[in-house]
Amino acid sequence: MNKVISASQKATREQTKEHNKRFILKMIYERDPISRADLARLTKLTRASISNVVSALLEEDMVSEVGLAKKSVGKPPTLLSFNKDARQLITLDLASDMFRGSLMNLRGEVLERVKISLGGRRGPAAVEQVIALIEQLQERATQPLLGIGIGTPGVVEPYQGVVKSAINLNWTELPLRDLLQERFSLPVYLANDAQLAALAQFLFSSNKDGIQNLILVKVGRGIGAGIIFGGEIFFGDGFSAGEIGHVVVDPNGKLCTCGHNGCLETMASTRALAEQMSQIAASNPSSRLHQMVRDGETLTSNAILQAHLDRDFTVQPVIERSGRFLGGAMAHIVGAMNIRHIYIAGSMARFGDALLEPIRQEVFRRSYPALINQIEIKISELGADIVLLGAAALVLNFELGIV
Amino acid sequence: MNKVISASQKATREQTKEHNKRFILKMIYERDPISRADLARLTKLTRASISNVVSALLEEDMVSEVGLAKKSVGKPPTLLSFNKDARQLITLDLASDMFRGSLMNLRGEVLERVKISLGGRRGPAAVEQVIALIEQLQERATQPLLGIGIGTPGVVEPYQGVVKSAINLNWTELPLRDLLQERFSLPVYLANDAQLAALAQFLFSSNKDGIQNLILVKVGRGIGAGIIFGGEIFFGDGFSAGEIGHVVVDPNGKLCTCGHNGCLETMASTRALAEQMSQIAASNPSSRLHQMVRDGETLTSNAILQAHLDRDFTVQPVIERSGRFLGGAMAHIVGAMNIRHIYIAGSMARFGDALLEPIRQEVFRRSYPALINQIEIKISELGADIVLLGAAALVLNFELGIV
DNA sequence: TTGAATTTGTTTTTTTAATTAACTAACATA
DNA sequence: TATGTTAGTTAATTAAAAAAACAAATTCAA
Repeated sequence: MNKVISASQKATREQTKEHNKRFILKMIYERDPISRADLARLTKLTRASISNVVSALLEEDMVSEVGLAKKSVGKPPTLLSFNKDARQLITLDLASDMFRGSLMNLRGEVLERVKISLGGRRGPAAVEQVIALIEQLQERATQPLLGIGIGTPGVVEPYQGVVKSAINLNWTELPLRDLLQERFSLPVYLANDAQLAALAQFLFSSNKDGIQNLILVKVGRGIGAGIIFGGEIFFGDGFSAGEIGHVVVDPNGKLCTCGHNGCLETMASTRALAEQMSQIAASNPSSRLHQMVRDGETLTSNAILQAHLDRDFTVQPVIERSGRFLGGAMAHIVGAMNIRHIYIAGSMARFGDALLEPIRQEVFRRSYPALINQIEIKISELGADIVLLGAAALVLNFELGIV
Repeated sequence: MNKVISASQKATREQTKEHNKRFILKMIYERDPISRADLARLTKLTRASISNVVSALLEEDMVSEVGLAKKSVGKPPTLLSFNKDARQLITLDLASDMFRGSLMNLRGEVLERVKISLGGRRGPAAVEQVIALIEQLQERATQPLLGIGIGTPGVVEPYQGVVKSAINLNWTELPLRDLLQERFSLPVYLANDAQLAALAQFLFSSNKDGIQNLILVKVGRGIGAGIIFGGEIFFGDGFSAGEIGHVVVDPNGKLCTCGHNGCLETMASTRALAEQMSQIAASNPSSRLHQMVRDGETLTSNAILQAHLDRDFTVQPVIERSGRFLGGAMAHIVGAMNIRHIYIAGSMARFGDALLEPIRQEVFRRSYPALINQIEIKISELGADIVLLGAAALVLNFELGIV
């Protein structure tokens, strides 16, 4: 994604310059604080070239000089620090019924948060909510805005910034980027929420170990995976790579709206969880959820999680069932693609080991034995902000070439 | 693969130059014959820059001036033609028991062929056969050799040119590239045979339509897939992406040497085919293969193919069975990765539609309905030379940046 | 038939970004 | 205090693309 030069284009001096500028800024971002001399050693550019680029970065206020370092002999180096508050960015997560937005600094640290409940609004009304969110955040910005990053559910064409289809929002072929770019005169980037979550995982966590490929499965109301290959989001031919919600995991399972029986989403999402728990709790007075169901309340995943944390033993088997279906769906991909790093995110991830263990077992059971001990399946540690972080990564990557 | 500049390195003028030189050569290769003026328009480089690079290419004999073109007005342009016979390359296919090699020109046209039957040789003895093949081809070369490209079975680390493991050849951690490079003083490139077949499919056929992703499943004695993502071979974390031979497709199936039951390879390879046909033919006097089996002969896939072409109706159901297992294994990957273009190659591909139809049915049956009509499953038209072509592509790509 | 217009390809000049080399600054140490 | 070392800047050099100017070969129109 950080490519300045594509293989099917001519190369120019300007691209060389741009590349090196991004490269240097990235190094400062990563090794903050660092001296010009160290940058020269690290990048293999000359000190003269580094000085030249750094002057420009100082001019743009992207970095600052923050004092001298002590070394044994010689002139002490001037330390440069990445100016994480030089710009701000707006990030949105439209994946759930509660639209969430945040104002962030250049390190993806949240400065402000806003939420708007969709309350069933769809189509253009939902777009209005997006605009309202951005306006609120824009007002609170205290620094020039670098851009807007958005994670939306459904199939997204990220190059044009078009939401091809988001069923819950009733969006089809919605040119959201152009729409917002015109409205706010800021660069706008969008991608599917699970794809962004995977990008966040890669850039804010896994990237450190030289990992270049990973799959992140986001399990919430819907189920979707984000795939990182070679350090970039893999979109697929129709931009719906990772849309595993409708993989059939049980041909005898419940009928899905998509026309198939036993889709992963009908068997393992939080909705499926709530349905199954309702039944079990209704017929099981020992369950802590029994009373709730009796009172005609719909079970939320929060309530189920709370019951689970309170050691309600009726929850575990249902989580396990979800985990096995998830693991079954993942095994094929992980095996065939030879991917070693798998992460689980989304609201379901809060169940932790209870969900993770059956996933692990099922993946291992179906994998080529020689490869099993290389597979690492983990709960993502990035929590509820993972999509916002991914959206930030998108903006930071395109605008500055960092992260 | 054609990247001169990586995101984690500084950019230099030399890289710009190298990039543009490859870019121009590639254009000449693709649009042969073409004038300097047209190249300038196509690449957006100035005529002066084009002239400069073209002089170097003429100097190296990579292109020739081949006369003038007629246009309406103005000075007639001088046509440049790619010199496909300026260099030659050696390509090897070690995937079957019959090692095959060829001498090719720069367009992947076969000039000479050699074969050596392994006759059960393994380990170092098999390496000797590789060397013998190359020596034969080297002797017949009439032009400077550009390099050696090799497709081997098993898991291959292509950056170091190490065969991590090839069970049939009893090779483990074999540094084949260094070994051959020292022996022949030529650049050597290797990769897994199915991965190379996929590369060949991409570069010599599908690339024309702007396709950037494809999966090619090679079904022969073994079963392996090659995966092209974004125009490049996707290797996976352990270089074994596409090793789908040991995906479990029937938990109640035959025990495999890998320890699992009902691996794809035990259920759908030509070996599985031969075993199943033997049984059926033995108990079925109407089969054309009945006599052969009666005589104690082992059925070859050639014999089965011949029987099939002779309208032996006992063959079709067995092929169909293989096809369904193959389709089942492919559906998950194709769906989850949103890949539209799937090719079947290998000796089993000779059964054509008899194999293709059940694969199609099974993939469609298991895929998300909205995506089905976008999926294209075809038998590769590249035939038996597909691995040799892939090996050539590897060399051409790394050495010249073309194809 | 001649000259204007057009297109190609080369040559010359200019620009730009990196490198090289030389230099100044600031420190430790002997 | 002199010397060596490292940091950072400045000036000169180099390389590659772009811009501009030009020469060559053709068509077309008067």
